Parts: sequence; C-alpha cells; structure tokens
Amino acid sequence: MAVTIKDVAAAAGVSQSTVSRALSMPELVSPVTRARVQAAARRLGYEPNRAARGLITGRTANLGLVVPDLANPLFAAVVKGVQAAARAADYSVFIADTDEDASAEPGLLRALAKQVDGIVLCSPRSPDAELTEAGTDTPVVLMNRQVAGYPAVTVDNADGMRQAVEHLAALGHRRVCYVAGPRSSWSNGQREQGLRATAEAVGVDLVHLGHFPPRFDGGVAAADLALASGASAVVAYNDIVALGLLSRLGARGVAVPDRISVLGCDDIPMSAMTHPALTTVAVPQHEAGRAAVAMLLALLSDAGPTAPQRELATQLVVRATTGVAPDPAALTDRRADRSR
Amino acid sequence: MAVTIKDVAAAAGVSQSTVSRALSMPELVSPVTRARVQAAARRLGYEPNRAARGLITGRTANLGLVVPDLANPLFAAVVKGVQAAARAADYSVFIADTDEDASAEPGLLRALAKQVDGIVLCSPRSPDAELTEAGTDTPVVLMNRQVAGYPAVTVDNADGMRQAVEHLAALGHRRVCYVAGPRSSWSNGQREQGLRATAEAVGVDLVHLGHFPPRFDGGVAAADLALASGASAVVAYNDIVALGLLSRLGARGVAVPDRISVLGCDDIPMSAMTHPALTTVAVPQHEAGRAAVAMLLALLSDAGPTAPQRELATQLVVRATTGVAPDPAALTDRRADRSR
DNA sequence: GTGAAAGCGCTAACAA
DNA sequence: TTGTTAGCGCTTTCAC
Repeated sequence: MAVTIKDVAAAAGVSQSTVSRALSMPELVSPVTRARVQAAARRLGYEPNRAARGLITGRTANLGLVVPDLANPLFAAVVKGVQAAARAADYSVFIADTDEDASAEPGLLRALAKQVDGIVLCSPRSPDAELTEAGTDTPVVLMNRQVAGYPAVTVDNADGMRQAVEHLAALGHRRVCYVAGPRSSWSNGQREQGLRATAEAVGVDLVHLGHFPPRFDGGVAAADLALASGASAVVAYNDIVALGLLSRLGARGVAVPDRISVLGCDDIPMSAMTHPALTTVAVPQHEAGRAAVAMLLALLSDAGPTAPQRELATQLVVRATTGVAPDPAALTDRRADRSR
Repeated sequence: MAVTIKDVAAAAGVSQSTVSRALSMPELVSPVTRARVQAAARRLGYEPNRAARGLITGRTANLGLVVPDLANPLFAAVVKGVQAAARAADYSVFIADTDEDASAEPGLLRALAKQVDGIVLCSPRSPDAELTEAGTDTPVVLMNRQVAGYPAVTVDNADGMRQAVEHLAALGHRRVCYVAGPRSSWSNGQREQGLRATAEAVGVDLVHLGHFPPRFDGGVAAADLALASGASAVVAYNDIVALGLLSRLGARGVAVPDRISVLGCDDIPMSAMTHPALTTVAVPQHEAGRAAVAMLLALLSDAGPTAPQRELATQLVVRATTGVAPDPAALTDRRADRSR
C-alpha cells in the first residue's frame, strides 16, 4: 500500500488535519510544525491521493480533451499545447479520440465529464445541437469553432485568407480558385468568407470548387478541376489537401509555381518538407491549446464572463509554391490548345 | 450535484448495497429487484463515481501512456491503438508527452503511477537505468524496446530489414547504405542487426552512415553522403529520415529510383503521399498499442508470466522509390566524372 | 437475497 | 495554531 496521510501524521507526531494543512495551506500552520510535517512527507515519499482529495473537494485536477483524430498533425499540435498548459497548472489530461465519428461524441463527453473539471472540445464538424444536448454542467471550451453561449478559442481564419489573397494579388494573380473543405466545418466557412471579401476588395476572380474531404485524396481529386478552372493560383482548405493537389499536379507534370501557384492552410510540419515547400497560412494551434486551458482554468476559479472568446492571429508563411502569375496569354493559349 | 448511488437506492426503494450489487454483480441479486434498480439507475442517468469506487477497490480504471512526441505520426498511431483497446475495456487513458525529454520521464512516471492501474511506456531512447529507478509498483509495459524483467511489445525490426534487403537484392542492388538513427535507440540497434545479417547472407555490401537524428533534417544531412557512398540504394532509419533524403535528392536533381533507390521504415501516412511514393517497412503501431493494453490488462487480473513479451510482424510495402539497380558502369562513370 | 455499518484517503467544519 | 469529527460516493464484510 502507498503511504497515506495517516503515516505522515504518525511520523510527524501531529494529526491528519495538520498534515493536510501543512501541505495545502502552509500559511495556516506554525513554521516549526510545518517544517516537521514537510520533512516527514518528503522522507516517506508521500503524495496525496488525488481521487480521495477529489471526492471531497469536488475537483479532480483532470482536464478532458476531445479531438477528432490524433493522427492529424493539426490536432497533435493542439494536444501538445493543452498538455503543456495543463501540466504547468498541475492538471493531468484525459484525451479522447473520436476517430472522426461525431456520433460517438455525446457518449464520450458524458463519460469524460464525470472525471474531469473541464473539457476542451475540438470537434470541427459535429452539429451544434449535439453540444447542447450533451449539456453537462462541466465547463466546456470549444476550439476552432464558435457556438453561441460557449466559451471558445479560435484563430482568425478570415484574416489568414486575406493575407493569402493579397499575397497572390501582389504576385499578379487575377483568378484564384478555392478548394473548399467540408461544408459543415466552421473553419471552412470562415475561410470562404475571408476569401470572398478580400478577393472582391482587390479585384481577384474567385472560383469556388468543392466541397472536398479535408484529406490528401480530396486534394488529388480537386487538382484537375483547379487546373481546368483557368485560375493561376489555388488556395486549399488546408495543407493536407494542398499536398494532395501538389501530388496530382506533379504527376501530371504541371510546374508549381510556374504554371500554377498553390497555397495551403495550417502550416503543419509536413508543409516545410515538401519539394517545393508549401506556402501556407500558419494557425497557432499549440498556442490555441494553451489558451483553451487558460480559459478553462479561469472559468473554474472566478466565473468571469459567461462565455469568453479568444481569437488568435494567423500568419502567412511564404515558401516556394507561390510565385509570380504566368503570362495570361500563355494560359489562354494552353486552354485554347486543349479545347482544340 | 450529480446523481449518486443514494438517489438510485431511494428511487428503487432498496439499500445502497443492493444498488451496488445490482450494477456490479447482478447475479447476486434477485431478478426482480435487479430490474427495478437498473430501471431506476437508467431513469436517473446514474453513473458511478469512479474516484469513489477507486478509493475502495484500489482500481482507477485509468491507464497511462507515455510517448516522446505526439506530433510524431508513429506515436500518434500507438496512441490511437491504446485508446481503442482501453475504451473497449472501459478504461480511460492519461497521455503524457515528454517532448523528447527523457529526463522528465521519471517524474512523469511517478505522477502518473498514482492515478492509473498500469502504464504503457513508449520511450525509445531513455537509458534502462531510469526505468528501474522510477520503479513503481504500477505495472509497466514497454513499447518498441526490451529491457530484462519488463513486459514488452515490440515489432520484428530485424525481419523488416531482411525483407528490405532481399527486396533490394532482387532488384539487383549490390551496395546498399544505411542511414542510421540514434545510437541509443533500441529499434535502430535491431534494424542494424537485421540489415547486417541479411546483407551478408545475400552478398550485399552494407555501408553504415550516421548516426543521424531521426528527423527530416537528419535525412537531408545524410543525402549527399549516401550518394557519394557508391551505393545504388539507401535504407533510412525511418520514413521521416527517408523523406528528408528524398527532398535533398530532389533538390539536387537526382532521380529516384533510377539513380538511387530509397527505402524507409514505419509506413507513416505521409509515406504514401510523396511523389514518388515511398517504399517502406510497415510496423503495426496501432496493433502494438492494442497489444500493450491487452498485456497490461492481463497483468492486472491474473499475473501470468512475470514479464510477457510479444513481437509483432513487420511487412515490406513496395511503392515507387525502389527500382531496378542502375547499370554499375553508369554509376562508376558518374563517380569518375566527379573526381575529375 | 438484502440491509446496516465500516471504511477507502482525504479535506472542511467546528471546537479547543 | 491544532485536534476532533464528519462525510465525500462507493464497495464490502457481516448480520439477518
């Protein structure tokens, strides 16, 4: 059996309550006994039993994190951020991977809610209804998504797209196509909106393609359409899709960025490893994870605003897949060739 | 407050003990009361408080998982496997990411040990000593590594390398170089050994390069050396390194597999997404995660063998980066050119 | 087959 | 400042 508070009390010659106080609220106990208790605790290697403590305080010192897919590097970054912040605050974190199965979510949420003080919910696509339905009294912070009445941390997707379009416009692109992600994705909606607004503002034609699954094969499937759209640049819903695009374009012998520029979103590690390296919009998921935990912790102590919101900045990262727009004449010729 | 066993007892008109029994050991209670209790429990949405239960049973129904880096797709697969198996057995899992910092491990392990029934430890590089030092009485299962006296699940690295070398030999390669991973990595040791044995058996020259960090830039750094080694094929410690190799080779305009073949290990998702797609040795990390949990659970119930071992098969996946060996004369010429 | 009571390890009133 | 007591929600003897 592990060493309990009783053992420490006996060793230090004080009562259990004194041990408890000496360790949790040291200022309430005289310096001399405090020292004696702490020495005994250290000597015996005492660590309070969190379950027992939780039973009485109602706090578990655990946080829950729900992600759709741990194998997705984007969510891996979130997890690391959440972990780091949680550990710093002496919280442990339960992670639940829904395997992209939104229907499993309510059950998971309910199960989690019992054993944690708060939950970070990263479920880009499950319908809002499920959230409220699952309605536990455990505080929940949403990631990458806003639902009325819920605290959330998001990134400024629209501004990221603004940077992207302005970058392309500055390179002379006049016709840009967007390979859309899932219709139900909140981020996708934000991105479309930012794209549309900026395209109009800078006088760029925007061609909307999709929706495509947010995966490599989604990009593969979209590549030929993008090429045929007459656009000289394509913005993908995310980096994985952009990678698929690049792959198919490469297989067809289409030069990137000479013939067509490609731009992703998220800045997953892989983006810097392709050849040519992918220009993309970095979304600070690690920081977002940390912010979500901070928000949760704040919610747990003082209530503060009922549903705080935090939006993090995005940042264009220019690499090698975007370049000066090709001569429109050359493009037109090509298309003419093709239609012959 | 959540609904407790007391509420259910009141609702069903029985004692707490009967509720407890009806739910945990249904055969000990009469069918009619059992039904009544279960109905009440369901109606009230009762879920037992795991902490309270754990306090008395000594079981937490939690498992711990320590990985060096969640952003590494290999470990992501492990996590998913562990999760799946744990959830099936109604266990939750705490995940701790050491951020590749082996020195943080003992502390993490101790902290984890308090709140879980068993730990899956995935720490390829930390010295054996730390393990035994951390020596908790919580059962630990090692992944991808064997240490005397510890249960472990591993993959057959050596056999994977056998398949790799035989594949290359069959393609006519006579000189193969290995870009080694970290010296302290158990897997790397196994791979080197398998490589050496098979190379000798099939009459292939083996050139040992490295050790390199098991990252993309490790591969980038190794590429020129590999090319200069006179080998017509290069086997990388893992896929990420192979990707780095591919990148640098591509930047230098070296044709893969025409000039040189490249072979990775692990079969991470990215391997299928490169162009050309990477030939690699698949290691079943998802299954390994599940196996580790199964082992842990077995350890928890009946003791069984003190330190069970389980080794999973690896499987060569042939894609596009390995091809017929170039004419040796061509290679020689090239090198002659260069030395001029 | 069921209930009463004890107690897991801890903290929080309440006394002293 | 410290000790005593009660009790968190649950399981498990031990009676009945």
